[in-house]
Amino acid sequence: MLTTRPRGTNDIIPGEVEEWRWVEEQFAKICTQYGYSEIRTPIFEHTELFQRGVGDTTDIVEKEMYTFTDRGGRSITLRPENTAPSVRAYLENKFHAGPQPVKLFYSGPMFRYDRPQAGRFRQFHQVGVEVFGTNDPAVDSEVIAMGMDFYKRLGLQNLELHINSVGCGVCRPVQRQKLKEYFRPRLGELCRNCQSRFEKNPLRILDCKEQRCAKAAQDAPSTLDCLCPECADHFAQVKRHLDLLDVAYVINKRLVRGLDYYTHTAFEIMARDIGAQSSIGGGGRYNGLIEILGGPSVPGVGYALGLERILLTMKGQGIIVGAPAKCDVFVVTAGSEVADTAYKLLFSLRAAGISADKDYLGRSLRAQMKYAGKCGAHFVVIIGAEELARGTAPIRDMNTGKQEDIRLDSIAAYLAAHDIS
RNA sequence: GUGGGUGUAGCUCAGCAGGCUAGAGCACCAGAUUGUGGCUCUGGGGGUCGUGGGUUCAAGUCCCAUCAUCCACCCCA
Repeated sequence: MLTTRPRGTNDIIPGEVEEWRWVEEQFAKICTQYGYSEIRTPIFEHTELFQRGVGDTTDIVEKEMYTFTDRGGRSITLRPENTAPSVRAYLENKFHAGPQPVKLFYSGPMFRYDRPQAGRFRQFHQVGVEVFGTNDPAVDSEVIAMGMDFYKRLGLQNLELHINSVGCGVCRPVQRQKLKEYFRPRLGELCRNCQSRFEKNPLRILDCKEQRCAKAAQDAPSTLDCLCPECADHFAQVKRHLDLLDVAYVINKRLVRGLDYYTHTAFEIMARDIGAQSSIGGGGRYNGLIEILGGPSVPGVGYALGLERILLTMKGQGIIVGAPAKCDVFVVTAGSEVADTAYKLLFSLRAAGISADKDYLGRSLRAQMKYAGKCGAHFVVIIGAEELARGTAPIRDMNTGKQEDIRLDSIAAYLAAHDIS
């Protein structure tokens, strides 16, 4: 137990972390270009935030939350997603009183208690954006297009964008009514789960993968059939803007999404060949959420993308991000009498902005060279008694094997000039 | 929460129908003119065979339990 990590968690170790950083950097970069600012919210929040924000009937709240009571008797939950916390921060920091819209992005760990499998973990990582304060369908489209642009920049291919509209407060009750009318005579055909959904949230029956439910739902009125004129127009505008940007999409009437707060636009991006959990990102509009959480009536739209699944897809598509060398310059010593000189030289290299290292195991010169090679060092500086006496030292280019004798006091300048970063 | 697969060295695995001090490749460390890496050669360290019970003269090998892990369902990223 002492040497095994908790179930569903991962160590991101050297060799992997470089890829993570690269992806995260690409995300930060694209967000900045699209006019989004980073926000960092706590990893845990009051449990109530998720109960109210995500919705009591969702799987996340019903069975997947990491909830505990802290020493002050408060119920605390490790965030299972970051939209509700973003809304909370938006309100708490009075962003609604400032210039609108507010465009935020985030990146960080999320937690859901679930059985791990390919592409699913208890601690996983999401990057995402949220836009508050505008109901412009062009923003729904911006958010979607930006996500697709991000995947494209990572080099991902063969992704499928599914979009749908789940309606608003006006058409939802109509939908609900129609769905109940449709399913009432078919109740017996549904799985037990869906039978309870019938009362609580008939919309979710459409999302069920159970074969008999899918069959029973075959001719169910889709959310698209029930949209009010306003929602229908909104959806049409979203599609039109995606068309303007040549973003390909599939209209998926079955796409409902498991979180309660979505209204209007819902979308999900699927990747093949990463196992059963094929969704690598998803999001939508949530115009009622801010009010639900006690704020003014402010519309919002956003998405979250799963880093583990993105990385898994990249791996599956053979996209490799080269890990940088551990150090550029390795200082090799021959004989203990030069240890102090070498030690000082090492630090002078670092002070000059060069990534440098040396042996700390008292290894032979040969072994030091071997190690330097394994570290991927571009240059090796060799110092021994002769060099000390001479005042110069050979600098070996590990790629070409060529060596040059350089004066000890100008080694840093020589290496810096070689632009080895 | 449900179902199935797997657990032998750091990694990938072998170990046939239970029988001698548990193996290979790779990795790691050291050496091959005691001042020069990558290739090659030689040698070396390292395993409570996931854990706990049971069957047996004898268990890595069979049985049970447990834990971990992987995959799938549910749901989602």
